[in-house]
Amino acid sequence: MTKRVTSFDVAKLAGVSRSVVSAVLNGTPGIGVSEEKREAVLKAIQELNYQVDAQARGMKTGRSHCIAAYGNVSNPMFLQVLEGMQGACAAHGYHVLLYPSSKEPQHTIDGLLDLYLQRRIDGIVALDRPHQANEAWIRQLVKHRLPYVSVEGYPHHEEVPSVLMDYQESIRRALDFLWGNVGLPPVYVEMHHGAHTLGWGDQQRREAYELWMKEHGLQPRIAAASADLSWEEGAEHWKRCIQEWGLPTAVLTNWSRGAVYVSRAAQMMGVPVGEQLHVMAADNTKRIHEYLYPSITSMEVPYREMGSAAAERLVEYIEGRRPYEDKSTQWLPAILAVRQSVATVSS
Amino acid sequence: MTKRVTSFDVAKLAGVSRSVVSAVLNGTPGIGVSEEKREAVLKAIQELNYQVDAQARGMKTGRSHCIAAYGNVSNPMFLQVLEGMQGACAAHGYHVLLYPSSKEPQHTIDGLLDLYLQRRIDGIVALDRPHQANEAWIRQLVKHRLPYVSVEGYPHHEEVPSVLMDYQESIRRALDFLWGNVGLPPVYVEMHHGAHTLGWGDQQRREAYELWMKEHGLQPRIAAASADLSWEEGAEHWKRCIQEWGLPTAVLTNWSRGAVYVSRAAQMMGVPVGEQLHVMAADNTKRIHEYLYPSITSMEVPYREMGSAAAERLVEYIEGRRPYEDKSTQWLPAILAVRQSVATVSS
DNA sequence: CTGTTAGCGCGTTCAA
DNA sequence: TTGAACGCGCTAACAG
Repeated sequence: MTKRVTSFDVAKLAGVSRSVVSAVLNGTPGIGVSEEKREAVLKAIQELNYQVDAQARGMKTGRSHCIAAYGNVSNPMFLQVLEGMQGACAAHGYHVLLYPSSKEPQHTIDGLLDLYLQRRIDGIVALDRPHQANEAWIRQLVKHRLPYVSVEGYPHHEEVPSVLMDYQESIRRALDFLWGNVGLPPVYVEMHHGAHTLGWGDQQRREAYELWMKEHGLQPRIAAASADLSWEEGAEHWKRCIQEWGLPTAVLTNWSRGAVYVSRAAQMMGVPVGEQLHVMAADNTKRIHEYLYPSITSMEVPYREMGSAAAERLVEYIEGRRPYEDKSTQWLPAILAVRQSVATVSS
Repeated sequence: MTKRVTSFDVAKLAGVSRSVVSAVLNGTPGIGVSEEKREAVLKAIQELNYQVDAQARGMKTGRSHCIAAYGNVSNPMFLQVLEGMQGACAAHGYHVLLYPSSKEPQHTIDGLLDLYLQRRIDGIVALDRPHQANEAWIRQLVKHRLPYVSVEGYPHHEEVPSVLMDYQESIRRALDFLWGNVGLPPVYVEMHHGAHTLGWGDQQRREAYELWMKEHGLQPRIAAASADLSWEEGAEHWKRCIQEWGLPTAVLTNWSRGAVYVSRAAQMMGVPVGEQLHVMAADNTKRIHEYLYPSITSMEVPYREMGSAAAERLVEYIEGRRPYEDKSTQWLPAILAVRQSVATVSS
């Protein structure tokens, strides 16, 4: 066990005072350092393998160079966002601290604020909307001027900067792709839960579909379907739909499950998916499309890019390069993943 | 923007010295605090919403109360482990810092050691074996007495404590389940890559299969198969196998993919999976079994439990409750996930 | 222009 | 129960 190396040791070995060591490391303006001394310091640092004590530095500067990732740890998508955050943070010398959203008492949303008050983190990227607390929580944020960016959070909110997927654009891209490759007017399959209430994103999608069809002089065809059917009911339902649509047909579904169901029903009927029936999903929340057969072409939510953009932006707030008052929303396009369920024209 | 609240403020409001504030918070032995002073302090803390500055505390105590999770951020399994770590850490007042394993220069394995030298972390849970560096890396660990626990890492290694799945036990449990429910002698499907080299875990599995069959007076039947076949080749191969085995049959596969292939081939032949052909996987690395139809019964690698056990153990090292010299390996059983691809007897 | 000294930040801990 | 020192790095003020 080697004892800790401090700036004092480095200074002694290099024959300078500790302030010079600090100046060399941080390029402090106001403290000039001659070339030879600078090199002596660098050499001593190398030799002793000196590492600045992060706690001591943080205490002085008031920055921990850590940001919290607040989210649902059992959601696989979360990992994508983390990956993106990680990349952006590393590029700026920040670290990512995990803070799961859960109902357990040790992980309340106030605990997250405490982390900031304890100076353990410099800001937060949230990948989950704080449930209950909502407005009260947001007031806390603003009161403490806590740097905060939400992923997939609050579109158009006055007080919370967000990074979101551009749902409309993603539908347009999907339709362009389908139309360009198979040249058939796409049917829109709209899955929903229970009482037929659409989320904000699904409303956007539907609007975009209707507009796109209009622009192309095509008649919209929308097949709404509950996601709560049993396997048997579902299978029957989708077989009937396929017969109704006729063949060949192109289909775009709002949720990933829709594409799976349609594809499966087609297979049971002996209809070759990717030839007579072209299926595409507007998202891939279960991340299973590539493992299915045939694998399903889809628009992928750009989680990694969203995480990266959010972290990037958070660092701007922290380092004062972006004013705290800028709460604008940032929109990212979905990513087209070409797979087997749609025939492609060879260029 | 409220100014930071320090222990000084609390002391003043409570009419005591700062050391008393500290003693109340930490229960310092050797500093007695009368009941009324203690309450005055607590009240002042509440009132001012005082939070200890983590950096200042850490600087003094030499502990950051952070542990690093080193792993491959693009591996979905990683998230499970994180979830487990998170739970155990929270229970002991620790935080989880993410450190991805990657080839990028900002995330070398030495960077991980530096984190420790900088006192940013108190220890490491590794979910990925540091590639190249191996022996050199382990020497570094030992040299600095860095608390370190590996998940799925180095079975039986002298210098690195590990948490692993008990492969043999998982096979036994799977076979017990199959045998108990369908009463057919299970065929073992052994997938492998290229040159037919089995990993350590797969060797364990095979041994366990052979032994179990012997103990039950059954003739082992092993079908080895390359995972590198094309879809068409694979389909042909598995159809032939199913014909060869005859019906009804029970099948246990070492990898999750094997079960998917067999199941798919059966469906193409019109053989009802879960009735005439019972399929089970010994792992579920792609985590898609529950989304397939029929969903596939499998033994699930207990990633969450492994993460939890690893973190728990790391904290023991850090807090000196377990000697650094204890490098023993810890084995965890796989978890049986009953799904549709195997018929179950109703109790 | 180069470099030093002294004091600070904040909580912990030991001697009194 | 408390005052004072300490841990480690940063930086304003100051001197060569």
